[in-house]
Amino acid sequence: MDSESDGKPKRLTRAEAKARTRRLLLDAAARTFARKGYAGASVEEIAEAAGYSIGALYSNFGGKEELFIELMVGGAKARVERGGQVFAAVEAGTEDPVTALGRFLMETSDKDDDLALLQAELWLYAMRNPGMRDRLAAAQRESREALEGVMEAVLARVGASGAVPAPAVATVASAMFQGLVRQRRLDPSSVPDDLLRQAMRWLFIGIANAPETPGPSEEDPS
Amino acid sequence: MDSESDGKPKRLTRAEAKARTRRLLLDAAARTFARKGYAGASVEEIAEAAGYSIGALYSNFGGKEELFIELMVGGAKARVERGGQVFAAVEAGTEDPVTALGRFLMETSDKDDDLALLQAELWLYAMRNPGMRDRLAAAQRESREALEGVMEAVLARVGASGAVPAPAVATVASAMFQGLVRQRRLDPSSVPDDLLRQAMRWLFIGIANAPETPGPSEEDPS
DNA sequence: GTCTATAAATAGATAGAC
DNA sequence: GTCTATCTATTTATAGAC
Repeated sequence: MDSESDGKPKRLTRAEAKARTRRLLLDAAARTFARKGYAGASVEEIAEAAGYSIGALYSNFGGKEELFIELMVGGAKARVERGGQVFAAVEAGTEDPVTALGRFLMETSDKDDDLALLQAELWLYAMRNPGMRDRLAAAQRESREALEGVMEAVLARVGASGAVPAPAVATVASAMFQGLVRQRRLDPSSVPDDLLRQAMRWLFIGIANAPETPGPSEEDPS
Repeated sequence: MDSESDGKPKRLTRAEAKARTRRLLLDAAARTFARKGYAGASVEEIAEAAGYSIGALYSNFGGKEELFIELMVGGAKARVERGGQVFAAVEAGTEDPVTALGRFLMETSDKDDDLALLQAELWLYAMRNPGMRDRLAAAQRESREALEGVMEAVLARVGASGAVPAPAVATVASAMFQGLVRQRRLDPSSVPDDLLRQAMRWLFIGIANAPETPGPSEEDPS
């Protein structure tokens, strides 16, 4: 509205202040949704956790649902970046790539207590909202593609390059990882530090030694 | 209170009627919690889905939370039974035990649409209620022990008996299974029918061919 | 035993002050 | 841009009729 150039030496422009508020609210929302669940978290709790009022929340977001959806798409970007980190960690390391992969995954999963909870909430929300299901599936495809690069590198090192499609391996490795993380959160004694690395070893050794993938009956032998 | 023997030719005794009502309410609760989530489901919806009123629900259960907890302990029993079924299916079948295992798991998971949703809800609830976390962990230990029998049988067939602790294998196989089921529910095209069987093959072949399990640094060499 | 009616608390969302 | 006050709907749980 004010077209005059005010030379006010403000530290933050209005746009910057708003962006900061949005970020704080999103962080608080991630924590709160993880700890209380989507339906269990109230907008009041979220605003309070961010240090703002309900009004500020509604001034920056359409409401509770929009907040949650923004976390879903934002989390997708974070996952792709994490995929790149895994790739870098595995490529750069001089050690056994499977060991590097296993340790990196276990470390990152132990670092963020809320991540597994929030992902479970996102999955449930996506399963119950068809439109969101497709969006989350697309987001996960992206992050899995980032993982495929790692898989190919690892497969090459164990001497099974091209023996098996990388997407399938990435899917299985990712499922194994997420399943073990959830089990570890529920009962840490049942999933020792080293089990993820060992499981990854078994998987890749198995792929390297598996005979020609004989179909259940037969599929396309091309 | 009425000590007189009333010879009323009722088809259901009071106790039987109450037991039936409880069962119908529990079934409805399982469906409703799976579809709407624990916090998202109202007692009114549950009672309605069971064909009763709110009053009947409160007459049979302490409330929403007690209903959910009964589902958790009831589900534990069901899991142990299912473990026995897996064992029977794998032992009885003349075919490759890994194929039998993979197919059995995929079939049972595709059969019940709500099961994976309800299990995710139970996990989240357990993660947020320490007392329930221990109870769910104990229940899962039981069902995993049932799986260990299957694992030993399969390991024996691939010639890796005793090479590796069965509990660890059961944990990894279970994690892989659950992770793939969730991924399949989210994006069926990313997890073809045969992938679970193939993943199980990779796992067991890997175990059979893995060298002496070299520790990350070293642990107890006993 | 089950139902209807209702109490008491809390939810998401909005309006207007500043 | 953010806060306070409030509206309306829905929630869990209970009380009393039948």
